[in-house]
Amino acid sequence: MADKKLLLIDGNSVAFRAFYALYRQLESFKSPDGLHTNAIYAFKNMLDVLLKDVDPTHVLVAFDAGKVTFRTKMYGEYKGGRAKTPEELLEQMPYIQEMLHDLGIKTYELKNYEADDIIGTFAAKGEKAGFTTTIVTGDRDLTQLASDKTTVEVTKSGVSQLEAYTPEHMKEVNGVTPTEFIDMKALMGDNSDNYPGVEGIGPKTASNLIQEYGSVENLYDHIDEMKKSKRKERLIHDKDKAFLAKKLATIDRDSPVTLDIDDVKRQPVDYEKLRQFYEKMNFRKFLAELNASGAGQGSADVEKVEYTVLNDDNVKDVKATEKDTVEFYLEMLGANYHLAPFVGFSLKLNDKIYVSRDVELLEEDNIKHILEDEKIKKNVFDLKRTMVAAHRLGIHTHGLDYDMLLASYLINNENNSNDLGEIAHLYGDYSVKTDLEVYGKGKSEHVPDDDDELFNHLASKVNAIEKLKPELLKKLKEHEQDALFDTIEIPTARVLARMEMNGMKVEASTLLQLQNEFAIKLKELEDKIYSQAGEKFNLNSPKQLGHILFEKLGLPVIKKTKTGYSTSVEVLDQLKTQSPIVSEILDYRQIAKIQSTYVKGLLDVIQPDGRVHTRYLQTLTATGRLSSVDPNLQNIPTRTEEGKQIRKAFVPSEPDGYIFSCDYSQVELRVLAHVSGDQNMQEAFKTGYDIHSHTAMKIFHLDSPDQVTPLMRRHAKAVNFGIVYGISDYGLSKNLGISRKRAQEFIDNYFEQYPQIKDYMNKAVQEARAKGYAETIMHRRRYLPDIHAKKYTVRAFAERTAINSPIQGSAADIIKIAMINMQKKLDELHLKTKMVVQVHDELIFDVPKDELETIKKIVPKVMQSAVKLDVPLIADSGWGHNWYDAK
DNA sequence: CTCGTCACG
DNA sequence: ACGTACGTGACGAGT
Repeated sequence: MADKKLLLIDGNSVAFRAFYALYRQLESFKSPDGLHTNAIYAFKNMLDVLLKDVDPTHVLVAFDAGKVTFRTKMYGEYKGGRAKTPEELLEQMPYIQEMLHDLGIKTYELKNYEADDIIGTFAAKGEKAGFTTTIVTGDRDLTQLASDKTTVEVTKSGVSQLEAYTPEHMKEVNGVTPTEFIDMKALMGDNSDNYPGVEGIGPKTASNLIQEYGSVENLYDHIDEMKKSKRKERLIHDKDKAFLAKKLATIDRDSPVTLDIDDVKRQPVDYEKLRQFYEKMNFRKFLAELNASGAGQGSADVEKVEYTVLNDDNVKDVKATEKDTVEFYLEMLGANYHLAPFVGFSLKLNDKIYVSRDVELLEEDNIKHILEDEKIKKNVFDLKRTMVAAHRLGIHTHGLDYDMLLASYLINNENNSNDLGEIAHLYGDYSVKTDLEVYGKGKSEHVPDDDDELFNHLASKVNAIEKLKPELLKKLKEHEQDALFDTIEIPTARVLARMEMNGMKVEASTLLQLQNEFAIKLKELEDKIYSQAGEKFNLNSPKQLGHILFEKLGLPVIKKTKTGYSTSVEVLDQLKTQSPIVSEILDYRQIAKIQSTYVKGLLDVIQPDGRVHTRYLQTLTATGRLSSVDPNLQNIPTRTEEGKQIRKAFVPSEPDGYIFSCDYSQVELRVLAHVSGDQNMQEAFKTGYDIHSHTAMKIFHLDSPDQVTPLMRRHAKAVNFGIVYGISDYGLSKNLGISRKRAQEFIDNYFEQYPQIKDYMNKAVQEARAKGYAETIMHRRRYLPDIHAKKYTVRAFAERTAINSPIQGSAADIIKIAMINMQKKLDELHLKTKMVVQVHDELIFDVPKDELETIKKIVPKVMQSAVKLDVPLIADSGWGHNWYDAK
């Protein structure tokens, strides 16, 4: 006999929270009939969690019956002035009730009473009958019901997090017992329910008074003994209000409900009706869960997967031939696969799944052979992660030629999840859970002790990789992305894995020396700034800095942020002339940034091998670029001299070796010249002009490059950049500090001189409107649903994106091809040189001394011939004994 | 965990 | 009359 457990839910308040938890998806959650369904969906999700955690025998969801209650009769203003419940939520309420009914859960409302009173009454009934009770609500009022038998769970930040109010927790939060909480409210009133208490008494004072006197009644019995004070006067003056507030705050625990506790016992689920309901609402996820559970068998557990647990004895039996295809998944806990602890693995072969926690089994000859033999093809999820992790076990993987993560990223990169479960769900496969569900997150992230739970998860992963492969490949084909997948992304993943594993050597001694130098400079600047400000403050706090500059020193406010004064470079630059403190703050900021992010930051991530091993995120950006984390090697300073010093710490692995750098010249503008077919711009590139000077000549109507002044070139350069970003007169004027009118003139002249660029921009927007996405030269897609938005700002943003994405994305395609060809060349020539870093349009190499001459010849050649465009691709090289000197 | 800020292409 | 440049990641402060 199960324990008697009662779950009481405040239906209105939880529905309200559910509605706002998915408010941003309001318009995407719609039934075929046009009904909003976000609150229904989120309510069900939350209910599932509760049913699982609480595992109740009895459940009741209470609703408010209407506006008029005994409280409004007592006090007309009760809950007055509240914002109306949105229509989009109201329309969902009956359906939530319908769903609960299908789920075998009782709902109840009672005329003249609030849901709170129904819950209070049932909680009392439950305590009497020996139930353990859990109350769920979004409203703190109900916490007065907490007792040793009754816990009140209050939703916080959305609906996923609950704060459990036990009497102990209540004491911690409010300093009083649950019953005393009513008295506290009597004194302080309740703003959200719109009734006052005693004027001038807030939560702190109320709590202290009740802790001293125990109750409102007792307080007023002893009010004469209180020494004369403003507070005493107010207490006496508002006595009636306090007693009224107490009545309003008290939940009726004996309301005339017509149900008994046995009436709220959980009933069997009506699967047929529930299925119809989910279909009506278009809840694919819940439908799939119904199907997976075999609908009607009672339990809603995720499908059981058959698997064999491998150990030292049976591991030898696993055999594969060249005809076999294998699914393989290697699990680690945490994102950083260079260091993350191993959890286990799963391997699917000939319809059998093998699992184990013991990753050393992978090093057994027969398994190792399967993973290393090029001819035995492996399907994985996250090729790069798998390859790097296997390498830690001494396994040199080959034949990994399908990656579910990469495929799903190419098909649609709107969702940038890296979770196998989440991605499977996108394709309607709910047989695999998310890592979040199995491992948790943050502090409570852990591997389940239960073997079956873990092995089921790992087994369901290889299953999903196999099951969804045909569908994903079909989609790639439909998108004309098979070549992008097979000849660019998969090979790029392999190249990146090698770059990451190799890492780049960073000299801690150089950084430590810089740290000392910067610390001295920072101290000097700090002292100067404090003396001018007349006080010490935290220079790193924009809030405190804003206070000093704009209130204490009275400098003019140029720009505000959501939270206060803006103190950005843009603002401070304009204030430089007003006070010498401003320039010093700018200097401080610049050095502090370098010190914290680069000097300290890099020192923290140098591994015992003296190198940093970044991770390139290949499935993150909207455009197809890579990003780099832990550490980010794509934003090492280069623009200021102090910042550049950081690059001196990046050195070749051999003391007399070289860092070799090669970057594309104007790759994005060349792509633009190519895709637009603009004759004038193509001509400029073909002739080998400096493109910015050429543009200056054109837009300023000059006859010869000699007439171009540095200022003109700077302006022209900004226009060129602006074009790539989807220009506006405003943006350009702000960037150059010129008038909007002047900026517009530049733009007009530009389009006059490069007419096909303008055609391209129009065409890019039109195409995105027609197809719903923008595309690169290699068919990489970016979906742009906002291109049809009603709001000008939202739509305009999508339009600029439609212009920029094919340019930025095609440039990303090009350098990926160059990297693949480059790695191939290094291998073919058996060079020891390593490719170590990619920064969007440049590649960095770690070169042994005797290979420098070869590298100088081949790297630019390979980069320049990566693709054939209508304009030449040019790459410039530099080298030196560290990254700083490789310019 | 979000914001402001600033490093890069 | 609107309100804007494109793509990223890391830090310290402050809630």
